[in-house]
Amino acid sequence: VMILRSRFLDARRKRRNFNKQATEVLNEYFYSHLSNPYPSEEAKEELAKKCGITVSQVSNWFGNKRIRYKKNIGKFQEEANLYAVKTAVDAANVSAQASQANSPATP
Amino acid sequence: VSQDRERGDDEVQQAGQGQTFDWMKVKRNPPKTVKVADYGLAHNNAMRTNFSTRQLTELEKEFHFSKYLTRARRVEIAATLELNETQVKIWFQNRRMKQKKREREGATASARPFSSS
DNA sequence: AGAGCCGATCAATCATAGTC
DNA sequence: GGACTATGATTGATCGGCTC
Repeated sequence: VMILRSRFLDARRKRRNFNKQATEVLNEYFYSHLSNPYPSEEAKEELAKKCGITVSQVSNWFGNKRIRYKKNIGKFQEEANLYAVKTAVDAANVSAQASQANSPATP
Repeated sequence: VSQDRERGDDEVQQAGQGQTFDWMKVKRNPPKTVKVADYGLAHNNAMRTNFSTRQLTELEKEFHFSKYLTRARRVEIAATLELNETQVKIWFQNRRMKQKKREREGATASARPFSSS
């Protein structure tokens, strides 16, 4: 029965966690689209570029995220609130800047 | 590219944080694979089959020979490897997808900007 | 009128990286 | 220093849509 553990030598051996900011970007998208966290192919490509990873990796990330989120919603509640606030602040910043074409480097 | 709702309702970000949307309730039906007693375990269904190394090796060899199955070949392979025709069919489908994915990634030979944690 | 295909996704599991 | 967790990847199998 256990004579079949020949799963080794897979490509999943050497795996590296993504950057903090890559994860940041992915989480921002996820929680700002929590009602339907299924990015289109185009959105995936954009996210991939922004995060410096492949489209497949983006797909994997969302696949894992969705499953694990719904599997234990409570565990992600804190994270959800965090990113909800973050996006709210972002929106506030954007709208605040809209009134004036400010320069990042003020002389 | 196909998901249910995208009708008139829109993407209203935020809303309630602790809300449970439809995608969170999605459940897949258990596999219909009617597996017979192989090596003592008679788990009739509802289980993900684990292909043996021998089966995978043989399937891989067949795939190299031809990416697509004919009815006759499918029957033959299924019989040889003690698998359902459906399992063989599905394996080939998944294998083709895997192939395509690899080609896609391989073709995208560009700079891989790595970065530290 | 149904079969196999494709594309995306699910769900379980694997193997490793990170944490304590 | 090895549990224990978090996380990226793999994969058999499902869902819905399309072609023939």
